[in-house]
Amino acid sequence: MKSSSPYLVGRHMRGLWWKIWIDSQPRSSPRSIALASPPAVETCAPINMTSENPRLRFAPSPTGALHIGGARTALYNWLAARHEGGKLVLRIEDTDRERSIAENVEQILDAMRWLELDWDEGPISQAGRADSHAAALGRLLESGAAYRDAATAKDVEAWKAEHGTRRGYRGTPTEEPGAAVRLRVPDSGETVVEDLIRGPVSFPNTSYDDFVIARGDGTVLYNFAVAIDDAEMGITDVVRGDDHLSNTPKQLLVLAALGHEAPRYAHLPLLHGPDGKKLSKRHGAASVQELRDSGYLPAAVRNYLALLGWGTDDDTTLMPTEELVRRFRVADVGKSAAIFDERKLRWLNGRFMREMPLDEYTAAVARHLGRESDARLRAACEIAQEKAQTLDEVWPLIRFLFEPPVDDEKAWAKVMKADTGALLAAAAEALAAVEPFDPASIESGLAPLLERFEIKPGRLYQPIRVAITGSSVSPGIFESLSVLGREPALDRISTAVERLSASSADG
RNA sequence: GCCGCUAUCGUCUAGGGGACUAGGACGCCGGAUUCUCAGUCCGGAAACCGGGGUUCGAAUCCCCGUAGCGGUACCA
Repeated sequence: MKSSSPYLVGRHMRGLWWKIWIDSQPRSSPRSIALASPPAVETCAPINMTSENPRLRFAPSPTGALHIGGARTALYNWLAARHEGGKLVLRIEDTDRERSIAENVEQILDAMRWLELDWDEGPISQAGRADSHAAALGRLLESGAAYRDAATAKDVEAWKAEHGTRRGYRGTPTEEPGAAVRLRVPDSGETVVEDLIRGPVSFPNTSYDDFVIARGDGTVLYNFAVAIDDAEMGITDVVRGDDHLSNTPKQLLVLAALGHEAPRYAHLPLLHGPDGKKLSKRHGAASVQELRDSGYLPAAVRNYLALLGWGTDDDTTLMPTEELVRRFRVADVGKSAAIFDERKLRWLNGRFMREMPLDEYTAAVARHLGRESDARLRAACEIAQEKAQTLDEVWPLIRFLFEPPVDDEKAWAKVMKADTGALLAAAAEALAAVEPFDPASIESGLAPLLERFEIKPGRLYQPIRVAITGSSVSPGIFESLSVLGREPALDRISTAVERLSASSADG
């Protein structure tokens, strides 16, 4: 953060986080009651940012699975809360009754748990707070800060056609009980969002409509509910996506009308898809579940997501979660949108996989494969650990230890030449004598064949590999033979020799 | 349309008036490690959106463009 900014001292300044400037010129219409004598500058008391009790919230709407953008927002909130020793509240923004689906809530919770992002309170249903919302709505109606207006969307459009496009819609109060409720927005002045990441951002009040805060039936809308909930739940820091920045003044206006203190705000740059557009489900944006199913590790995903929009001064890239918690500061987050790049996640994931203790690694593989975490799997994991970048890549490498060799024509054709039968037969003979049947002994048992046949190692090892795995790709050949075991290995080699001689007889 | 945000290698970023011949990471290319693949190690190519201004000096500050994105719902 530029130290030149008067608003941001250091990289995580604390101080006045918002203020609303409203010209003292009241509007001529009766609507000005609520703002009859607004101060020229209305400012909340500075919040002491060293305050011991920061409260953050992650507030997803259950209109779909949690995608990586939402996951990053959740992570940043979690990191900020843990870094500050504060509380994280999980709130489900389900005031849109048609698009909010119960099973999506479970999906979101499931995703949070998998990411190992725990929360201290909630999940709280926003819709479940309808009574509080209704009470606040009543107060605003009472004070005149809000009013009923019978205008439909079409009416608003017509009004705008008449009054020009630069002006926000101003309605006409009505007593009609079924009419929607709108908040009065000042006709002058501007509302300033003191954003922790961007500094002060000001919006002319005239650019906002008297926006609807409650439907005709009394149920409330997002920008109203969110302001009330944040205030009543004692949220001190709102960390959310950039797509909310333009709506923040509306929430500030609601807060001001209600006499509530506003939280601090930090708007994160959006995550874009490869096409540069805002990430959404119709993007096929990777959901957290998809990441899990693809074999990524939660810790790697956290590390990667943290780096999307945030970096360290010293270029550190690989960070265990504790380090993320220690170093992360919301104010250090960058301002521009980032694009999700799975290749870097793969690399990062590979690093985490290789650095895991074997038992942990085996457990992760077992979970991913839905298998028993037994001694054999552990042995398999041991020889495959350094080769896989994702959990998904492990099985193809160790499959031969649990199932018969795969049938890979190409691999066979490539290494099983006419004269390899003799080679394999000699290898089998050598292997039968190896004692103990461990990688080092196997290697020294096989080595003399290289000289005897005057061949390069590949000429011998690749046929053995194909014989025991069916594939031309596997962990190290000595390790593979050892874990497979002498008898199965000899069986497979002799089967290959038979097949070889049968085909040469044919041909 | 209106309001707002953003702009450094393909991607994620560092840098915040002189330390910039612009650093790191992924990816890419080449080499090494010669049992495959992967991994690892070494090397390489690769960027300050454009134009003005301020200044002795601008990637950095200001303005104007341009582009991208977001908001503008009785969605969240």
